[in-house]
Amino acid sequence: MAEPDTVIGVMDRTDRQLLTLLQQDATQSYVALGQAVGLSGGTVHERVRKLRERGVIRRTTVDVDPAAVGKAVAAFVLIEANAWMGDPPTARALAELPWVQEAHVVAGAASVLVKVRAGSPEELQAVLKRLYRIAGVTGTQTIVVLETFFERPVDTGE
Amino acid sequence: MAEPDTVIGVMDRTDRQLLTLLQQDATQSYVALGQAVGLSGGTVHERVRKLRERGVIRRTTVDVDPAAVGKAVAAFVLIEANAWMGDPPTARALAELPWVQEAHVVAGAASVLVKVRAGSPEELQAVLKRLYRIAGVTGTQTIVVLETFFERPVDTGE
DNA sequence: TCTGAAAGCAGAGACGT
DNA sequence: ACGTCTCTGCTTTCAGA
Repeated sequence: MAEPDTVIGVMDRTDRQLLTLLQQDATQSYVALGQAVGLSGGTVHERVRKLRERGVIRRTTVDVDPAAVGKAVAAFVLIEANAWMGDPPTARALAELPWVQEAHVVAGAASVLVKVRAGSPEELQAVLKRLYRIAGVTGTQTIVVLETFFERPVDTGE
Repeated sequence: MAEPDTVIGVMDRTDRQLLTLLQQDATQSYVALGQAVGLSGGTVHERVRKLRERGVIRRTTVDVDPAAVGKAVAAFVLIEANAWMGDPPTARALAELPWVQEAHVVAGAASVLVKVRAGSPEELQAVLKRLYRIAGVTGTQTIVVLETFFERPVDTGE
């Protein structure tokens, strides 16, 4: 049985190893990455370039401590609606709220689930108030985060 | 009234601008960042170094498409328990499951909320089965993601 | 597809303002 | 705290296996 490939393209063990290493520290040099996977720097450079090109690597970014930028409070909000909310207008309305970090259309009693980050409980309340102003929203259920155990990159299998 | 600073240290407007720019693209050179905020490359280099030192920037990483590494299915699982689950043993048990991308202790009916990524509904089911084997777990409520509108970095206010 | 080398540039830090 | 300068090292490309 062949290695299960994705729709996007060929992904061998080395590529997944590189993704894991880059997720841990994207400031590493290609030579250092090459030593870790047993390849030359030039080859690693080419592989990473292709991973970016294919969209497997979406972007290189920095992980910022939310508390340091005044977003110490996190919450998940289940949004109920009386109409279909899985369309672009809903996505846009949610994207306009900078406190909304993630938004997903979900199966179940709720229509949409959003992850919210605010500076205080009062600010969280203000965000909830604004969520109610979005077309179709009939109710919310808020789950406040008391402590975050961990938030980590997607597992690549390597 | 002075600018509200965080516990971690002084964070002025320029620092928040730099964080936003780095979240968008951490491969930019310090000179390019300097042009964007009106500073020299050397000064930006020093500011970013301090942001890393203080832990405001936790790490530089790459954003990987989950579907490309065989994790096309996402779900949020609310875990109910008959004992306090906010302790390190629970965190460790959850961290051992590579499908668990995030884990939070939450307020409300559930004790813990986890974000899970799997390759298929069957694999998701297998993960749920393993969650039940963690000490104290008495039930779960699973919210399957049908479509992700967006997942983006924390808003810095700039 | 990989290696190794050559050329251009960015990163890291010392120093002066 | 910011800018300039320098040196070191990495990135990027390409010829060749």
